[in-house]
Amino acid sequence: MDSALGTPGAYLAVQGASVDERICAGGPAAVVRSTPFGPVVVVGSIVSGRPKIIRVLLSRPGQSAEDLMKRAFPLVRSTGIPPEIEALAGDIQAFLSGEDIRFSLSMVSLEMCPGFQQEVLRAEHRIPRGAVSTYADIAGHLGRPCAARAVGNALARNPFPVIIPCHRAIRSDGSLAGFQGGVAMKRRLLEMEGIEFAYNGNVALKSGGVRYRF
DNA sequence: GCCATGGCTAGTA
DNA sequence: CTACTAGCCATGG
Repeated sequence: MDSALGTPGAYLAVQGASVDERICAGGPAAVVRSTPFGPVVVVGSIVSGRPKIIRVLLSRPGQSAEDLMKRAFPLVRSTGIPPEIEALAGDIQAFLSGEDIRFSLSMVSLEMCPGFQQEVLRAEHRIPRGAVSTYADIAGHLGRPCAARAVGNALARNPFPVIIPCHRAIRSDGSLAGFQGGVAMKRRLLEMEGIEFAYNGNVALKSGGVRYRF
């Protein structure tokens, strides 16, 4: 184990370094893109020798993605962005502009997540555009029928919003719950995908095949 | 291990 | 329809 200063491993010793930052000890790099929903930040790093996405940050009414980035990755750089990261940032930008883009998990560093959360995120990833699922349905699909709340928790901590479409998870009664970019953004995203809303503001789960069956 | 914290829910009033 | 409750459960400190 190399412990000399200046090596990637040295990051591990940085006092006060966040968990995210230690995980990206290879040296995180971030790219900012403007979108109809405000600036979005994609943070990448070299993981096991390959460029990977370690975080996607969304802006929300009270707080910009850049602020979040500076708080979570104080040592992040904005130079030497791997082309793969740039490309994915472009895809996210396009998706938020309304394009029908399907994201691959190949660039995502899922290993950094705890086991259960990985399962939740993989399940979530399967939900196609224009469909939604329920926290309870996802829990059931994973063989934990009573873990709906834990599913919500796992999605609340989703490090890769948009790439893993956690906006497609809603409550059993059709209401929207939360979203890293704010509930208003969640609703707009679902509307872009053609989801219909009832007058009470809930997704009309009864109608059509909007409810995804695993 | 204990405790608090949530993007939850089905049940009850 | 709304309001509140008592269970539920993976994470992180």
